[in-house]
Amino acid sequence: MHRNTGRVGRPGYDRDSLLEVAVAAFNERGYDGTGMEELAKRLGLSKSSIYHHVSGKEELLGLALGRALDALFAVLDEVPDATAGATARLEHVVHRSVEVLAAELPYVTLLLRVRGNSAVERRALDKRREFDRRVAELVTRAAAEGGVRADVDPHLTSRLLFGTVNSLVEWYRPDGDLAVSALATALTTVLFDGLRAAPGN
Amino acid sequence: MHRNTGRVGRPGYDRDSLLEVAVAAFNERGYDGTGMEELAKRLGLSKSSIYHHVSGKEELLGLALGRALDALFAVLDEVPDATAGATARLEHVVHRSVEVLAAELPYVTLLLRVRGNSAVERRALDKRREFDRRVAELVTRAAAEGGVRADVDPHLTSRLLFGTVNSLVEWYRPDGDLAVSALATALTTVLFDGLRAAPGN
DNA sequence: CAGATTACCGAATGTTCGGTCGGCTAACAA
DNA sequence: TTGTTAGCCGACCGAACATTCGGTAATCTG
Repeated sequence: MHRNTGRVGRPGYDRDSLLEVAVAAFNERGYDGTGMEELAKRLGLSKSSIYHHVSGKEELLGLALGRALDALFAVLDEVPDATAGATARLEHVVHRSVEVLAAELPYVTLLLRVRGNSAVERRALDKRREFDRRVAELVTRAAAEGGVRADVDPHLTSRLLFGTVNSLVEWYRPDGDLAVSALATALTTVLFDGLRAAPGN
Repeated sequence: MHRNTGRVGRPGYDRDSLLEVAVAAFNERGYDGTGMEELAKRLGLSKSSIYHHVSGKEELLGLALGRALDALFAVLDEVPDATAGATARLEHVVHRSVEVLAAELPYVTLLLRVRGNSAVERRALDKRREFDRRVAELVTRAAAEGGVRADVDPHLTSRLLFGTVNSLVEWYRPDGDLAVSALATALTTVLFDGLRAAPGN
């Protein structure tokens, strides 16, 4: 239980550690399926104390979604090499997205399950669509460049690509035997070079 | 509004058409986020009338999940060719799973979002795990046969495979320009032969 | 037509929900 | 020790929740 030691007044939860517990609960039972009572129990607090730290349930959701979106968009803005082609850039984005997804797993998981039931959720969905659009552009340029097969529609390619990456939240746990770097490499390899045993291997 | 014409008594909804409307609502707002009032409004019925057709909200969920699971397990039991190798069988399962997913899209979508909050949900999760296990076996045999690359763990391969297939529910709509058969072919091609422009193409 | 059958409804049930409020308590600085 | 700040709690609230129940309405069979 992280505490805000080193500050004035009575020590207790800070927003980040409170958020961590809340997001874990949201992911296990679903946002709508998690009551404030359940959060309070996990925190070892009373329901009313939660409102001392955040304005309400929806703010918890907003904080979590914002954190996930910030991490993902940061990947798009990384420019590894100005001279690199679109294909190399695409591979980089996929590889790094896997790493970010693993590093911010609970927050990204929550983001990917948002359905648009409130203003906060709809804003997050809009941001996600913007992310998808920018990746689709990159795929289109990679296809034009000849680095990605042209017999499959770039938009479809982009959806399959990030469908695979996003599906990681359904099973990947960073504390297992599979390291993040190994996962990212395996995923990039399978997606770009195919499942079939390569002739060169 | 489908009706049970041709039966005795006052005509009205049958269970299937009621289920169809309910599942659509569950997918749009989430199961927990959908109230019986919302269902009643979409059905053009009063809340209480719903209980004439089903025992409650949870039975609706159970019916939907059962339908999705039945359709998916039927694919595993299809034996296209007794002499076919594991690799061909695997490709068949992937291809047909895409078709089933498209045909039963709302029901499979709901299944893939279940979190285990009730006995009904937990039973569905158990069934899903059994499905995953059987696919993983198939991948393992395909790898032993040399039809699938051996430098990636078969269990990981299996997860990436069905992660990609399952991610279709997030965006695919059968009424668009993309036909189911084209989707299944494109997905199988990308996964097995890779995104990169093949030398032979 | 009568009687059976099925579908539906309004009103009310107890429960759980997210959220509020006033007051109490622990730790710091002075 | 005293004042200040921050953290916490029990009791409570109105609204929404899934569900029940007694009764009504529409349709078919004979």
